[in-house]
Amino acid sequence: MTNKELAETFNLIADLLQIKGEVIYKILAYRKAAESLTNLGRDVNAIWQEGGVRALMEIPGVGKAIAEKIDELLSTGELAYLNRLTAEVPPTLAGLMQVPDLGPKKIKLFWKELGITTLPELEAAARAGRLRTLPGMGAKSEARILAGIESLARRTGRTPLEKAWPFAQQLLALLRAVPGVVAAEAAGSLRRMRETVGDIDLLVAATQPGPVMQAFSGQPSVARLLGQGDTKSSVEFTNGMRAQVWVHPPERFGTALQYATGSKDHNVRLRELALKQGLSLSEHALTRVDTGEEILCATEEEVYARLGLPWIPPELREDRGEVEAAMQAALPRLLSPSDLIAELHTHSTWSDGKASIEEMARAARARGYKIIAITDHSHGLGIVRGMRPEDVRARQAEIRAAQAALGDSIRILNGVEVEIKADGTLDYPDEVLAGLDIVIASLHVSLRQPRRQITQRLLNAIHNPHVDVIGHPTGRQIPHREPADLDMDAVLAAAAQSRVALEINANPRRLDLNDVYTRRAVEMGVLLSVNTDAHRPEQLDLMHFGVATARRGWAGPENVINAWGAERLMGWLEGRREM
DNA sequence: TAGTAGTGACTAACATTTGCCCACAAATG
Repeated sequence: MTNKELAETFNLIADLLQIKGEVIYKILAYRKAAESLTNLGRDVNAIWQEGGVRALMEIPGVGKAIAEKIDELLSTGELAYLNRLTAEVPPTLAGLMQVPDLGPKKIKLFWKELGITTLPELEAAARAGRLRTLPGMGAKSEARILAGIESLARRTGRTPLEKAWPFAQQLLALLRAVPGVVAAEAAGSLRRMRETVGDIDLLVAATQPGPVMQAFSGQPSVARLLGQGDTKSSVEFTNGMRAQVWVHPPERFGTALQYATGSKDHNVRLRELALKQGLSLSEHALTRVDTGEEILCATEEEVYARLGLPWIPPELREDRGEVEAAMQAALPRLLSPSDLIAELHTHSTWSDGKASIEEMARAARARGYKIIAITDHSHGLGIVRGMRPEDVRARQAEIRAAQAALGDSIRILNGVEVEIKADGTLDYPDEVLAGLDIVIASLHVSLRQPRRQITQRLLNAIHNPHVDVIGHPTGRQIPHREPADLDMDAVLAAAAQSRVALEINANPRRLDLNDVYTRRAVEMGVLLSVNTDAHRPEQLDLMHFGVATARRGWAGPENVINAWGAERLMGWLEGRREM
C-alpha cells in the first residue's frame, strides 16, 4: 500500500467514526495521521521495513494504535478494525459526505430513521418527500439536498493551478477596476500556490461592498449564484470553476486576508496561539478577550507582529511546522524569483522548441538572466525531432553565433536533455556528453515500469558522471498522469551523494519535484534547480510557479544551483567536468 | 487517538456566516 492509500483508509475511518458520532479527538487523530502520511516525503513501506511498529510511531501524529493499524495493513492488506467498523456503519455512508450541505449528523439521521445508506436511496427518499418528515428537516432542506446531489454529478473537482491562476488574474483585474476598491488580492490555496485549487478565493478592500458584489456576480461568465450575503458572494462560472469574494474595509484588510489565505489548519494554530495571549483572532480583528477591545490590522504583517511572530509567507501556511519555526525565529529564507540568475532547461528549434537559440537567449536576457542553457532533446525513442550526436556538433556553431550576437550580456550554455532510455542507458555515449556545458537527464518513456526497474534507470543517470541535473524527476503531469512509481528515498539519497541536482520543473502542469519531495530534498541536502523547460520564449514566464513550489518545500537560494550567482554556478559545472 | 506528564489521567480544534427551523448542521479559511 502507498502512503496515499493508507491516508485514504484513515480518512475513511474518520468519516465513519464521525457519522457514528465518536468523540471528535479520535476523528482528528485519524485525519492528522492521514495528513501526516501524505506530507511525509518518505515511503511508509521503507520505514516499516526498517523498524516496524516502533519506527512508524516516529511519524508525527502516529501513535501506537495507528502504527499497529499501518503494520496490519502493510502485512495483510486488510484491517480487522475497519472490517468491524464497516459492519457497524455501512461504508457507503462515507460517500454521502461528498454531497454539499450534507454532513455526518444528517447522514446518521437518514440512516437510522430511514435506512438510507447510498446516494440513489437518498435521492429517492428526497424525491418522495420522506426527508422533510424528520426532525430538523423541512421542504427547503430536502430541496437543498436534492440540488446538492445534482451538483455533485456536475462537480469538476480541484482545478490545476495552471488554469486557476490566469483566471484569477482576470477576476482581480475586474475587481480592481470597480470604483472605490482600494485593493484586491487572491487568497486561499491559490495564494498559497498549491498545485490544485478547490475554488478561487478573492479578497477586496473597499468601504462600500455593494458595487463590488454587483460587479462580481453580474459578470456574463457567471453561471450560477451559489450564495450572496452583504459582504460575501459565491458563484459558479460557465467554465465550471467556482469563486468567492469577500469585501472588508481597508483598515481590517490584514486580518481578513490572513483568514482567507488559510490554510484552515494554519489558522487554527494561529488562533490557538492568540488565545494563549488573551486575544481572539477572527477575519474582522484581533479582540482582547477580557475587555472586548478590537485591534484592527490593515496588513498581515501587523496580525503576525501582534502575535509576536514574523510574517509567514503564504506558501508555508500549511501547518507543517511553520508556526513553530516562526516562534523560534527559525523561518527559512525562501527562494525568490529575483534570486535566479540562470534558466537551465530550455528548448530551441533544434528539437521541439518553437524559437531559435538567439530568440530564446534574448528572451532570457530580457527577463534578467545572466545564463541560459539550451538543452534540446536527444533523439531517443519517442522524442520527436531530437538531436542526433552530429546535430549536437552542428548546433554548437549556432550557439557560438548567438553568443557573438549577444556579446557578454548573457551566457549561452551548450546543453542537452538526454533521454534515459527504457533499458536504463542514456541516449548519448559518454564522449558526446563530456563535450557539453550542462547535461540534464530525463525520463519520458516507459514511465509505468515497475518500481525497481524505473528507480534503477534514474539511479543510473544520477551515477553517470556527466549528468548534472535530473529533469522533472517523477514524470507526473497534473492532473492526468500520476508520478512514476519511484523509490524516492533511494533517488534523493543518490542525488545527495552524487551532488546531482534534481529539477523543480516550473511548468504548472508538472511542478516536479513537488513541494513535499522538495522539502525532503532540502532536509537531505540535495541540490535543486528550478527551470521552466520553456519551448517558446513566453514560457520563461512560468518560472514563478516553480519558485512557489520551491518555497512550499522550504527551499532557499542556497539549495538551488541557479540561484547561486553566475560565477559559483559556472564553477560548479566546470568542476563537475573535470572530475 | 496522540502526546505528554508521569505510570492512570488529562488535554487537545478557532471563529465566523448561512440557511432553515426554531436550535443547529454545514461550510468557509
